Amino acid sequence: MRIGEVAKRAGVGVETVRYYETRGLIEKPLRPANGGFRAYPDDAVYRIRFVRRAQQLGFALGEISELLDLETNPASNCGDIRVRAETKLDDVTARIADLKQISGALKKLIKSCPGQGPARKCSILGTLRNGAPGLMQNNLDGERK
Amino acid sequence: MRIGEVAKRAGVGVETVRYYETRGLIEKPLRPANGGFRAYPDDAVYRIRFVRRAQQLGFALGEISELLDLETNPASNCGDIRVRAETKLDDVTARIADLKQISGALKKLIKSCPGQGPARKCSILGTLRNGAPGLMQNNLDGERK
DNA sequence: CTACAGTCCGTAGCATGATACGGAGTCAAG
DNA sequence: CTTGACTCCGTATCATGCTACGGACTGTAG
Repeated sequence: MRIGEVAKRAGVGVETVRYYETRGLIEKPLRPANGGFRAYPDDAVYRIRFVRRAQQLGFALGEISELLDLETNPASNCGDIRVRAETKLDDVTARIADLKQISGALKKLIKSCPGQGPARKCSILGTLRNGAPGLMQNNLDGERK
Repeated sequence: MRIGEVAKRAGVGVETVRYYETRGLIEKPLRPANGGFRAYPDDAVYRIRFVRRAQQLGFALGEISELLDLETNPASNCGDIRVRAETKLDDVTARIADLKQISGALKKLIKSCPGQGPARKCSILGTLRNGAPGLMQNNLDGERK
């Protein structure tokens, strides 16, 4: 199978296949000695699909690389995989919490805004200028590093 | 006020101030003709704080730039601001939905995984290899572009 | 035999939001 | 008058996941 065929079957672009090769996600077949085109095994297609599914679960390519290593290595065990999934879940959960906090703040701001009149008097801008509850005040008030 | 002072008061690094200048978020004061240091008005500090607060609400620097323009322009009105906040809220809401769907899929996978035994038989890897409900099948099965 | 599509490979670019570096200039204290 | 901290400015780097480009080569259909 040549690269274009692999790409089509896996549902990605040719450049993506090449990129995954450099990232070590799929094996890079050597060019034949006589200098023709490289031949890919079916495995390449499977691995690319694996990558795409893992991406949909929020895994980054580096993490997916580890997952693939675990899959390949006969000594690895199921627990290793589960731990990674759990860690990712914690990750996603934290991101959801962050976004919910943002969402809450935005809603409050939108509710407080009359929606008309000059922008200078807009309560949203006012909050952005002066700060307000709902916005974390982290270290906005000086002393950095 | 010199750049270091601005940075300290705004709670960011000097390089960040310089970066915001190039992004047009704050005005870049000209260097005096005699070649000394640039002098910043208090306004620079306020604007940087504005930027940081807006970032906390999920706005990107490009969007914040528009917000600042609206704030400056006396012709702009409150509705413009609110629309932007609403758009951002929709945005955030959509991202939360995405993440929840991911979270749900991860939870299901974790539950299905025995947590022991060889990785090759892990149900999580199995799903990643073969696909499963909970994962969108977008265009994983061919025909791209 | 000649198009023409597809491949090869290195390198560069996009978007995002910074952060770092290096060499020269400047300012204030001691 | 020297030292040390700060500033100036352009450019480069980081991380992430691709996408694009250019010039040369290869394979296949007609």
